[in-house]
Amino acid sequence: MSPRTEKQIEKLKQKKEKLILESALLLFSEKGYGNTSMQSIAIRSKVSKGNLYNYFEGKEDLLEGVLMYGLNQFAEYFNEFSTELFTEKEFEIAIRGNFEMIQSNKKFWKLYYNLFAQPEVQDLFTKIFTPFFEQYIAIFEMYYKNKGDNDPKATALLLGSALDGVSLGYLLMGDTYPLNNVINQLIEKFK
Amino acid sequence: MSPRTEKQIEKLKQKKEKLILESALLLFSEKGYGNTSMQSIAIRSKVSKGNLYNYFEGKEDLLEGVLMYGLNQFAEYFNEFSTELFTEKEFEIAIRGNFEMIQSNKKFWKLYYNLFAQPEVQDLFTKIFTPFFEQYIAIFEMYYKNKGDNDPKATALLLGSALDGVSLGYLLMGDTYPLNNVINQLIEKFK
Amino acid sequence: MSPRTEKQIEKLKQKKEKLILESALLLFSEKGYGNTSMQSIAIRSKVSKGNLYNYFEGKEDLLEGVLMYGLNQFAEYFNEFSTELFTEKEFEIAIRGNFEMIQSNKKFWKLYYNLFAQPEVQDLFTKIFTPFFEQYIAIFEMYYKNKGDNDPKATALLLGSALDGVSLGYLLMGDTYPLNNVINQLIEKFK
Amino acid sequence: MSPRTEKQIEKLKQKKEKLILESALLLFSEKGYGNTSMQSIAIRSKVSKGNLYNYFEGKEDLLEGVLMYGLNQFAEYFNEFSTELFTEKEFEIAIRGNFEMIQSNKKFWKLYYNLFAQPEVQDLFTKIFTPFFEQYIAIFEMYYKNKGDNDPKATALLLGSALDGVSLGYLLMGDTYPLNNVINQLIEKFK
DNA sequence: CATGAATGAGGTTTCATTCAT
DNA sequence: AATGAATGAAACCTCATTCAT
Repeated sequence: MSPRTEKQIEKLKQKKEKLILESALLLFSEKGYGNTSMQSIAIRSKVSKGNLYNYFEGKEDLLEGVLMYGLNQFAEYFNEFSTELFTEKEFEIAIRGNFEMIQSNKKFWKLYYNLFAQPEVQDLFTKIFTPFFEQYIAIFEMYYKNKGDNDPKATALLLGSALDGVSLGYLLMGDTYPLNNVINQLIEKFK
Repeated sequence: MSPRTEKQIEKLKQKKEKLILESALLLFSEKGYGNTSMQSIAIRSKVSKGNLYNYFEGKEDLLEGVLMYGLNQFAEYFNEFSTELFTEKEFEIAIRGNFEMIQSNKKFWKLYYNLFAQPEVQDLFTKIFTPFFEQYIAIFEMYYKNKGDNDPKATALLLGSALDGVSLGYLLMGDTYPLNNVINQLIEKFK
Repeated sequence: MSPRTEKQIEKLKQKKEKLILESALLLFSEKGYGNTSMQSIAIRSKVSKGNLYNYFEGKEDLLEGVLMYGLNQFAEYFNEFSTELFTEKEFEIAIRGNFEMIQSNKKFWKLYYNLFAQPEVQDLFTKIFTPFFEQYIAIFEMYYKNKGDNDPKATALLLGSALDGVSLGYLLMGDTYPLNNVINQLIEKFK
Repeated sequence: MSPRTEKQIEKLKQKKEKLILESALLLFSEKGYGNTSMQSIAIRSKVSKGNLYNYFEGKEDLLEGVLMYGLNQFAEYFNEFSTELFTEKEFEIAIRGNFEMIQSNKKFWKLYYNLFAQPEVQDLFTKIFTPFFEQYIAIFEMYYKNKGDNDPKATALLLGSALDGVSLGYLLMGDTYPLNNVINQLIEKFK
């Protein structure tokens, strides 16, 4: 019961929690949320089924955990990004950064696009990702406004949608998709 | 046994099959494929659970039926589209046509994007939609080649992905999404 | 409605009934009674599912039909057999005849042994086959009595059981089972 | 967590597994494999339907469990039997032992003969029982060889088949079947 | 006699979640 | 915190049988 022990327990808990989250991410992403059983997550995390519920209240809560955990990994990127963009160079860096982020954790983003249009978890999804999406759009809108675009909001939305589309295509088609070439064209057209 | 009676029966059967397909489309699109039970489709079609299986061999076969049924509705559009594009005007018409098609049957396209990244039914999905997708890309690629684009294939893929992204955004966000404005900007940038 | 037409109808009916019976025998024998659906019998007989019920009242009635139909094919044999046996030569002929009968319609006898120990249809089975079995035993009992056997009834039962066992083994193992050799030994021991 | 508790749990689990196996044996044997529902097994074992699947992977796996469980009860007999037979006295003991074994667990052997000719589960059946059957035959073959029989293999197969036939008759007819008398005659003829 | 759509009970199996230990 | 047995609802699907045509 000494503070030290408590810390250790906390650490262990975090370690186990992390393990669960990573197992869940892997399975959700590979087999889909609906087709992943709590059982299989338990097995992969080497945690008992019952104990899973000491860490997460239920399957949906676990999904939320997975999404938050995934997002945290990109916190740094998002922080940097949250500054304004003024030059085309900065724009290009932001776009390329976006795809590096996706490439660096395909599993997470595959899950993201897997959930994108899932009515089952739409509320949760919206709750978590809407802020990010709106932040993105706002920054791009400002960028196009500064450039004198005739409809900055629509252009920003178009860009955001194009980024989604390209990411989705890349994640689904894998290396058949000539990602770098497509990015180059995208930057050319949208900068 | 008269031809008339047979025809009537055939019609009735088609009518019921159509009813089932439409119920299934609605439910799949609203609740997702995995979260729609055969039971609920039966109830909505006013058909007994067992009788469903006289029309479709199983749930996945029913999904295939729904997708084919949906696609057939756009046969005309696809046929027109399959000609080559030469002028910017033709390009614009094609793009606007694409979105009219989507707006004319949102349920179907919502289901489309719902299945897009579903591992569960990926094989079926790929089987059905890959031909269309490739045809699209090929036509756009030719268009950009004619225009002297430096990487026509990448540009065509970018366009295809952008169309996906915009459609997805529109279908998910509903009327919050300023579709027409976005389309205008898209045509401006990609024509 | 002329007698001629009626006869033709009767013939057609018999033809179709025969067809159904033979399809049913084949399927029951190959897949088992419980695992054969009325549907599959209908398809194989090229008769509609509904029409099946114009010929037989239900599945069990159809089974009864199959069994009676099969037995009728052996009527001649049974009639001959129903005379008494006096000499060892007659005994041998009877035994060999028994196995020729089995070899001449393996499907039927496979079904027979398939149903032998099926609680599901035991009543029907008993109803149909008990008379034959008892007749068999009675004749053999008389045979052994004439020979001065110390317990003719038990010997007759032993013989009957041995015949069952050999038939069963042969039908299950197929040509791996050296039927003729086994019959020779059986005749040697039991004559 | 003490060893004692674990053992108790293990014991309880075994007890429940045993309970399920025995319920299943009873029902399979009384109503046939195909006509016994998992539901009914669950009810009889006082276990929930779902929990059944914590003990056995499915219905066929449960059947396999039942067969193995039944066979294990005769392990001792089989072990003794696996020695060679030299004298007629040993032969007689073996035969009588065989029937004692059958009488001591009629349910199991009824199931055995129930499955004997069931196409549905033939593979499983063959997998489990073929070794025993072949061992039997081999030992009898050696016995007859030693006795100078003119076709020891056929005689051994005949004996094996006769044993099957007698067992089957006894199990189906119950006490109407004068088992002991028949056995006496069998020993007389085959020793 | 003939058709096959229709029914609805019942079958096996899966699964998120709970709870006694 | 940890276990995994236990639950029970719900899923997909099959099938003998009926019945309007």
